[in-house]
This record gives sequence, C-alpha cells and structure tokens, in this order.
Amino acid sequence: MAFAETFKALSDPVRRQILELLKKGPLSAGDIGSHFEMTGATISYHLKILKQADLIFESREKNFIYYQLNTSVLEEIMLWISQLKGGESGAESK
Amino acid sequence: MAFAETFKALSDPVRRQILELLKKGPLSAGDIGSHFEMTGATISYHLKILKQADLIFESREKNFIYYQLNTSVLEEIMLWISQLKGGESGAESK
DNA sequence: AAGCTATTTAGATGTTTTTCTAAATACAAT
DNA sequence: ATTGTATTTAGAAAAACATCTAAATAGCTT
Repeated sequence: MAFAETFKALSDPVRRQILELLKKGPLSAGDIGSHFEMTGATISYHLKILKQADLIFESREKNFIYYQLNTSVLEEIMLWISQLKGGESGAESK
Repeated sequence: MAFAETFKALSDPVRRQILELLKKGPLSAGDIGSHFEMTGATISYHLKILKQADLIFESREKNFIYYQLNTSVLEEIMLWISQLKGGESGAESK
C-alpha cells in the first residue's frame, strides 16, 4: 500500500478534477481529455499516476479504455486524516 | 479557502510526519527538526508550507515558536473525499 | 492487410519543489 | 551592550513534475 503515492496523486488539481468526473461513472481516456485544454498524452500521464496510486482502474472494451474510480483507497486516506484529527480510532462517532 | 494548497501540503511525507508529531501536542521548530535528518532551514520551509495551508498555527513563547495542529481544515478535506466516495452528502451515516 | 481511431510511450523542455549553505532577525541572558 | 540560542530568509543547485510534439502500439473495420 503506497500511501505516499496516493497523496501525491491527489495533490494535482487536474487529477482531482478527473476523479470528480469519474464520480458520475466510467469514462474513456478520450472523454476525460475533452474536459481539459491539454493533449491526450498529458491526460494519459495523469491517468497513469492515478492508476499507480490505485485511485482508478481501467477496463478495456472495444477500442476504448474506460476508467473508473476506486474508492477503497479513499477509505484509507480518510482513516489517516481521522486519526490525525481525532487522536484515536478514526471511527469518530460524532 | 485554498483547497489546492492543503492537498499540496499533505503530499509531502516529511510534512505528513510533522503533522503526526504535532498530533501529540505542540512542539517548537527545533523539537520538530530533531526528528529529521535535515537542516533547520528545511524544516522551517516545510513549516511555512503547512502554515500557509492552514494545517498548523504557531504561538510564540519566550525565545521559541511553538507549532500545533489545526484540525479544522482537515474537516474540509474529509468532506471532499466523502463526497467523492459517497457520491453525495458526505455525512455518510454508516 | 491497410487504414482509421484511441491511447500510450519516449524524449525534450520549462516550471516547481526540496534541499543545502550562509546570512539575517528576534529575543533572552548575562 | 554583547553574546548566545532559536528560527527564518535568501540564493543556489539538484531532483521531480507537468506539459508538449512526435512516434509507437493496440484494436477495430473495411
């Protein structure tokens, strides 16, 4: 579990926006790219980083590669932050 | 509210470790530095970034500057992540 | 198999980040 | 007022990052 990688991945605004796009459902690399003023190559670079951080995963279909959110890692980040805040369990009952 | 700044600040391992140290209570810049193999100047640089991100605040006392965690911003980060995960409210009752 | 579309990889480039050393500031204590 | 301790600021250098263009790969579709 490469914790550091996840935070690094989340530190870029473009990548966060990609995650937000994917929140609504899977998108192809091209679809994602169409939301930015950036070459496909650059989008591909960001996708690779998100993938390495386990924040997204891909599924190939026909000629396309569809990307979707992987929320399980987000859970871990939340836990880390909870512990920092709460000093303890992370299950903060509120 | 500089959201991006907060994520940037959290993206460095040294800075995250500083936050973890501060979880146990306030520490002076020197105390913090003693946990790392790094010059005081570099620690000071990281503290500045954490401060700008509103993740810590300082209070001067005698000849020292004590730093402590500011958890309020962490709340916002948690909310962003919740929304990404949950698709909605962020108040996930669980 | 040839050509088309979608995406990635390679290599180059400018920018940002992290780190250092040296110097500056701030305050305390003698 | 001088010296000493704690910390920051300035400037430089190396490493990491985000971006581009051009070329490569992968998989349709004819």
